[in-house]
Amino acid sequence: MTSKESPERSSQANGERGTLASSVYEKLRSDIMAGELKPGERLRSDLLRDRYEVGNSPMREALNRLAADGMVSREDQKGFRVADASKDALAELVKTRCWLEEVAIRQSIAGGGTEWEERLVLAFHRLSRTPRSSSEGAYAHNPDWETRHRAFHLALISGCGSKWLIGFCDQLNDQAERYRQLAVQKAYPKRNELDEHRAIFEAAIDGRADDAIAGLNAHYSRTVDIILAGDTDFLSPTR
Amino acid sequence: MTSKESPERSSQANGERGTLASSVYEKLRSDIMAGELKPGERLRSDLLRDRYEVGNSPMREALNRLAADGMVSREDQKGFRVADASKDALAELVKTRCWLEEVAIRQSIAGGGTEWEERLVLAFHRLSRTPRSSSEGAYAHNPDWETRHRAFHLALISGCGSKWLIGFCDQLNDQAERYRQLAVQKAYPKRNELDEHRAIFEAAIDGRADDAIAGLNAHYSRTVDIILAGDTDFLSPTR
DNA sequence: TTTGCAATTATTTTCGAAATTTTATTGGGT
DNA sequence: ACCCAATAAAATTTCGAAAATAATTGCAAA
Repeated sequence: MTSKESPERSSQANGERGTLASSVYEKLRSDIMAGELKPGERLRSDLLRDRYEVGNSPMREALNRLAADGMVSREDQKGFRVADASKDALAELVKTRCWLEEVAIRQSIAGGGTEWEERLVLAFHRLSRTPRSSSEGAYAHNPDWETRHRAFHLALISGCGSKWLIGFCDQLNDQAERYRQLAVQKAYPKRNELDEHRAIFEAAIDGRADDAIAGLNAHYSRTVDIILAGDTDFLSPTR
Repeated sequence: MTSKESPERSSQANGERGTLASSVYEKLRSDIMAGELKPGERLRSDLLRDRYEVGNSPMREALNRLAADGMVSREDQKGFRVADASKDALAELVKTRCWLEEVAIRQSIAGGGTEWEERLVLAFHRLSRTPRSSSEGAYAHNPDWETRHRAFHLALISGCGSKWLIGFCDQLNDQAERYRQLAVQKAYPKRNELDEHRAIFEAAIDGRADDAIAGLNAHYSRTVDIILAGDTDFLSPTR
């Protein structure tokens, strides 16, 4: 916890004014995902105020929201901590994600229609045009790829007809992404993600639900395997 | 919005000290579920401060948490409103609930073991010993029944092995319960809920997953039918 | 009558100090 | 060495006023 962040209010997607609370929510979320705030780390009010230059009220609002997302754990009178990360928790997260996205993809394929198809085609196209790493020699975080990757996975399930299910899958996606970001700082193994994404995309767009789900499950399992094959000292010991 | 609520800090389940924010979170949640705070109603800070006798900071913390639960909608710079309730939203909620609880029950039956069975047996037993209404002549809200009803439904899915899935189902359960409470103030039709619960319980405890799921889906559909068959002026017009 | 703008009022959000609670330290007893 | 109580220090939570923003009202121009 060394860097300083400037206090600016985020603007909403539709251009309306945001709040400091929303702005610091995004910054905290980003720092947790990137591992700048470590799993299990205490989030002391004085240190956060210094780092993010925001007072207690907006800070606590943001932390309460992050707690609801599962990014932070909250305990009355004891404050907030960055959510822990462990092998068991990763396994549980990914199996849940596979279960729920199976439901969501089946519903999307069955009832999503041309709007869903077009969202998916565009999302895949954009992802396929974006390099995984912003440098070719070594891994360098590419925020564009991360944004489009997330959008692709959301597009896959976006035709399911339930804002609840989409929201839950989105939350699980964020949690999985955190593990991926924590791990990728340790190693960036060779992987042809574009082919994996293409196979899922084509199965989905062709209406082959079983193939899409099998591809997606394999995709997620492979991610777990890669995370666990590397240096896992960012994960807490399994209880 | 006429009643006054006393500001006391809730205590945690393990006896540790709570906070005003957690206490007012529970009160707000309860009032929203019961329809004392109406769907779509603006939650003005000055009126809430008067009603709940809590200052802005704990109040906003509670509202942010309720927004994450879907009980309240939050808009930057415009504050908070009680979440809307509509026929379409009810249908979407219940279909999502059926999807997710199907997954959770299958997993519970497949891998829940004796601990799950014993939780379920106890939960069903307690529910079956609790009258739906605290008065026999007319419907009178029985908080004990509500608590045990919720516990029974949670016990059904508690062996699925995913805290995420349990949490999502819990959230959907709360949302459905809100609709039920909003509707039951209008009418309390004759219904043998105990038989419905027993059929689900016996199928689950016997390991008949398909029967348990069919029973549960029918149970939820019947609830929707009852809600929609009554006076639905508490629901906002469908857009 | 309608529209646009400025001023006023109402509401939301934030600030930073005070109050409350937790944690760490110290000293004494067994 | 371990345990307990008291105290001090650190951290969390809350308060209520000030700052910032949205909504409403009133007036003038087209």
